[in-house]
Amino acid sequence: MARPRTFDEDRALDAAMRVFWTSGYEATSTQDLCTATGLGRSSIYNTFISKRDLFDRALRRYVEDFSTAQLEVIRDESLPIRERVRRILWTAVEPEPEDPAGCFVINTIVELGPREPDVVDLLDRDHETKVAALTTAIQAAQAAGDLDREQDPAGLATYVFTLLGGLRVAARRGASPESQRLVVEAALSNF
Amino acid sequence: MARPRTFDEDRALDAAMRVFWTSGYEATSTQDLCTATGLGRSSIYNTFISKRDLFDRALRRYVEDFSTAQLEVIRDESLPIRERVRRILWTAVEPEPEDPAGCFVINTIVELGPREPDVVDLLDRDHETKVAALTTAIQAAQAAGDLDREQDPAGLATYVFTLLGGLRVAARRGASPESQRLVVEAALSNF
DNA sequence: CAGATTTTGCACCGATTGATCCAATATGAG
DNA sequence: CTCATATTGGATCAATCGGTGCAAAATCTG
Repeated sequence: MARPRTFDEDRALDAAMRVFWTSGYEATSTQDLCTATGLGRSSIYNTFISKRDLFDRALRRYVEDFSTAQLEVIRDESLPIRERVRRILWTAVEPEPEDPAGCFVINTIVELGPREPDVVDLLDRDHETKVAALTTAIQAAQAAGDLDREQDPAGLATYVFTLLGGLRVAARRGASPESQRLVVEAALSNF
Repeated sequence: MARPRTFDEDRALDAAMRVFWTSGYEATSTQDLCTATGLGRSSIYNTFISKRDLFDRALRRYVEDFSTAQLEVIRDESLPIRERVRRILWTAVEPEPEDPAGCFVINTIVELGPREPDVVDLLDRDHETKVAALTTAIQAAQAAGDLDREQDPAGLATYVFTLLGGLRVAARRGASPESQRLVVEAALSNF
């Protein structure tokens, strides 16, 4: 029927995601996106509507991938709650070597938070989902006697993700894995 | 001897700092800086060498102001260690209402971390100074029997500042003071 | 006042920005 | 093979970027 594409849309989206993840929205030029994806301008604008739209798709993809993995850990009832929390935090201690430093979500909150309410809404909903899931898991652990009942479950859950954000900022600054490990160690006193 | 300035350099620097703090380096245009400071382009480039130089001065000013205040709290031996840590963290729960959301240092680490080693060096040195001071305070508290001796002092100190970073990211996302308070509450279990 | 000196406002610079247009190309349907 | 259709590369767009040049304005010294 017509000329077929010579590239894989998913791979292009992945490459674009990594550029945004590394450099942020503003500092990434359309030329950078062309170079990273190996596509020409026409192909990019033909496939994705605009730089902004490509960014949104890349961010959504990142959020879905990471949140799915995190929710799996949070809801894994075969693990004690302390171990689940440890695994959540550990991703910041030993990140995938081929991944850019830090966290795309944290970077985006910091860069676009004050002036892009739509983006913040998306990230907020995702954040709420994970906090709710961890809150539920904590409550179950408390009911089972695996965890101190004095602590507020929602507060404790938010605390975990807040610290995770801090760990990811630290990773962006180049904090050593050993330093990160000590922080996780200290944080786990609550569990 | 010559025509005098019609503006206050310090006030201009402060106004520029708040724009960078709010929008970041890349998203701030020289026009934004003119508008915020009330100066013309010539005055800005005559007083500060470049956009980048103005940013560096603004960042250094911010770091000095905030670190001075934090070190004062950390070294205040009239307060129990738990109270000192609480005050450090509390700045993220109840920030000055007229200040932009979040923390200029965190924003800068996230935005420029991977590609501006000089900036990271500056922020790293400042970070190390504060961690060292808090480590010393924690060791003293342990020696005095005010704090559990099992915890690693440096790890605990880094933990506090890591969590503070997370709180400031959350503030940029618009986290409620109540939610932030619960996080601080949970974090203080270690003290 | 006169002259030296600095600041100020404004026009302007080349480079780069995100985005568009169009002709050449490549394919599947008939 | 031919036509319809979609993709591709490259030229090009107006707008904006950070930064500069210059002449008018304003002040202090003498």
